[in-house]
Amino acid sequence: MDANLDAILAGLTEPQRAAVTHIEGPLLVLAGAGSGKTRVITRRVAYLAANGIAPWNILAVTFTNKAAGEMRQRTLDLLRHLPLRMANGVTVSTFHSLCARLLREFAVAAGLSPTFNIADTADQLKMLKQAMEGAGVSVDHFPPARMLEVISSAKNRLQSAEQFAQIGGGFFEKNAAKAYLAYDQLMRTANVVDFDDLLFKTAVLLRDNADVRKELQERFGYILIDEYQDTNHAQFVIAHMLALNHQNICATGDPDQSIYAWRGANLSNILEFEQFFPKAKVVLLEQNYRSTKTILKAASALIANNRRRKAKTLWTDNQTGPGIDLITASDERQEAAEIVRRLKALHESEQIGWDKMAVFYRVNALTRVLEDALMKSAVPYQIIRGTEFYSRKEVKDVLAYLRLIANPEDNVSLERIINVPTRGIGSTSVSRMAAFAAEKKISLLDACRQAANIDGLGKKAEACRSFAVLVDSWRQRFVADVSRKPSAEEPIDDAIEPEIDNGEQEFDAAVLEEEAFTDGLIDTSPQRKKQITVAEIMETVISESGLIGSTKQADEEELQRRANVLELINVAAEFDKQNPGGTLQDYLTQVTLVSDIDQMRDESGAVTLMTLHAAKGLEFPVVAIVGWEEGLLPHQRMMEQGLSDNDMEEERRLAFVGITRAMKHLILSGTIYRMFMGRSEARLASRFLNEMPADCFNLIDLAAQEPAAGSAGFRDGALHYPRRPAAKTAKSDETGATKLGGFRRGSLVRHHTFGLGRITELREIGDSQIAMVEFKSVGFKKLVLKFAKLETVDG
DNA sequence: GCAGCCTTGTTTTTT
DNA sequence: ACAAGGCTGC
Repeated sequence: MDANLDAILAGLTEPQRAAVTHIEGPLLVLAGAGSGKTRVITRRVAYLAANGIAPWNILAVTFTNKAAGEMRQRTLDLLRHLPLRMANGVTVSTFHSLCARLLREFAVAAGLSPTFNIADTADQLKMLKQAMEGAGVSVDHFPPARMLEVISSAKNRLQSAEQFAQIGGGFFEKNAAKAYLAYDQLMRTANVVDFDDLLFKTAVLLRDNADVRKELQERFGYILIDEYQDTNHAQFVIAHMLALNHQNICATGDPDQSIYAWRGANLSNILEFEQFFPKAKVVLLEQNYRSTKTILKAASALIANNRRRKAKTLWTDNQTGPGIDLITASDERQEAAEIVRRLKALHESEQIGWDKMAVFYRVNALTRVLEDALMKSAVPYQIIRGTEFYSRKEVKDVLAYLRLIANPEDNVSLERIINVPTRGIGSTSVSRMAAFAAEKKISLLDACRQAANIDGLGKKAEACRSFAVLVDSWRQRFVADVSRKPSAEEPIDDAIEPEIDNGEQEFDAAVLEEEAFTDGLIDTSPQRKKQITVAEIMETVISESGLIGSTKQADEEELQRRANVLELINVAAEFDKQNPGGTLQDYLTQVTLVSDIDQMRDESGAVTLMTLHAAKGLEFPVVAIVGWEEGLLPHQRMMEQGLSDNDMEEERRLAFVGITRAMKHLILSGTIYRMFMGRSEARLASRFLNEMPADCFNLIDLAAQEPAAGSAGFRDGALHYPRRPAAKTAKSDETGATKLGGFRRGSLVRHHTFGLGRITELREIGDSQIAMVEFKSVGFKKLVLKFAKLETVDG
């Protein structure tokens, strides 16, 4: 045992060691960027197990499935001395996966049927629209997406539809309450929960059901929660309910890296941890092992501008390293080309592999130009945009079939595919059946089964009935086993297994399987072995439903769709391999809860492109971040409705997270003009650039040769703020001007809807006189003087 | 019931 | 610029 303890504690610094060896009682680890946090967590889990704590009493919650998989693997490596089935007993999971598991296990207590499906964002929107129409809430007057935000934040606060309705409020709130109630009703009848419900219902279950709470408190006697700065209220309640008695909770995180306030994350959870757990030990990890001194200096200077934080001083023993490249490009094409050129140069001169490089951006819309540039230069790349595949029509269709099979109440899935491929059952027939179903309080599938009894269906009744026969025959063949629930003794294990991609890990997996089998952990009874796999189910459904191989001409798009369906089958086969005995339901849960980052491959041999949000927790020797402009980073939305300090600080943290991913080379860039929804717009340098010391940067101005009228964007090499926008034009047929139509550049004006603003640019395009105005309320607007009716304001 | 055209919004970020 | 959803005409 001692030898193992030595190995577990080897190479730890004093504070790291303190965090690892703290066993009983609350612990808060404030871990600066790159301070070895993951290392501390995995060592700590191993240390707990090595000190005689049963692995199945340990729960580690991470932010993504990818992080969970990596942590599980690293923990297994550290626990080699234990029989594998024991080491494997540690529950490592995301909040959402954990909640899905718990809600299935305690479905009855949570007021659910265990076969519930999980709605993704698209399903949510669809159901909400349907609910609003049913409840007489105008979809035009109340944008469903906005309503969804309101409902989501209510669930985060643990407010049920009824409670929300009771609170009352103005016109908007009353309609929101109606929408929430109707939406909730629709979800219940379809036996579907959304992402927020997973947390909401688990939190309420733990809060209100003492038996369940007690059982889970005993099961999870030691809890670790990573990325604690990004937990919302519901997650906070779940953590507290579990830790209430034993207080063995270890929260790790960094307030400076909190970037999810917009989806309900509450920074107070981590800032006030010691108030909730007065006996908490607090460990500060301030030494950075990741970045050069230069990168760290810039990052520290930037984040020092935030007021709402716990003061923390990052330092490093690493080298000073090269300066940060700051590129000013004239437009986004030039920006992308220059980034690619520099990545290529590093690849060639320093032999840095492509997969050691990443490009980050604030919004997904910026990927297209980057893709073009990478393709043109034949640089391999992967884009982390995982849900895109699953949001394709053909993929959603296949999944809708599977979801209906797993949960016959799922009316939304049924509606999606009842006429795909066409069976002559149009919206008229569906609404007839829906009315019938509502009246009899049965599911739509039931209505199909009884189609012969429904008035007005006419000869469509037979089509409906045979659809039900088709679904029932699948259910008969595939679902008998699905209804078999795992026994309570089986440890909960997150659905995603570590990737097997090298010999060593393969060996581990083999041992794991052998151990598991001999111990009866995985049921090897003949019935079980014969169980049909998810991939087989999928193939059967695709062929018997007629989804593929229809009469359609196989044009290029059709071929692509078929390829996507085949890819889906491959993914399912991979699932079957990784999860022996995994059910259809397990599969559906997993694909719904995948995050985009989960599908990132580390050894891809490709440059990785992702959003700043997705970059959290990662590191790369070379990082480029594009779009350092006002309106993009910080994002426009922060400035639109009365600039809130909190919002601005979150944008700054986002920039901080991006910068601190870089180990050695960091490239930042921005443009003077950028195409935005088809229009070329003048840009200003991000204020964040001015918050970092100028001596950290190498300034590269690619737009310098253009005739400048005034200091534009990133111009002057200096990092001044505030700056004037580009007051010159790139195109020869446009003429910039300082005076036009009685207005001057720089003068203060008033607009009847936008209010007060300052003219930043004047020009003539054809017959129109155009002014670019920066408004206090809405930011930059391009206005035609003839129509805008601007008034000059004196002073 | 369906295909094709035209309108509309879309650009935050994600489980 | 581009995609998706709605509407119109078969």
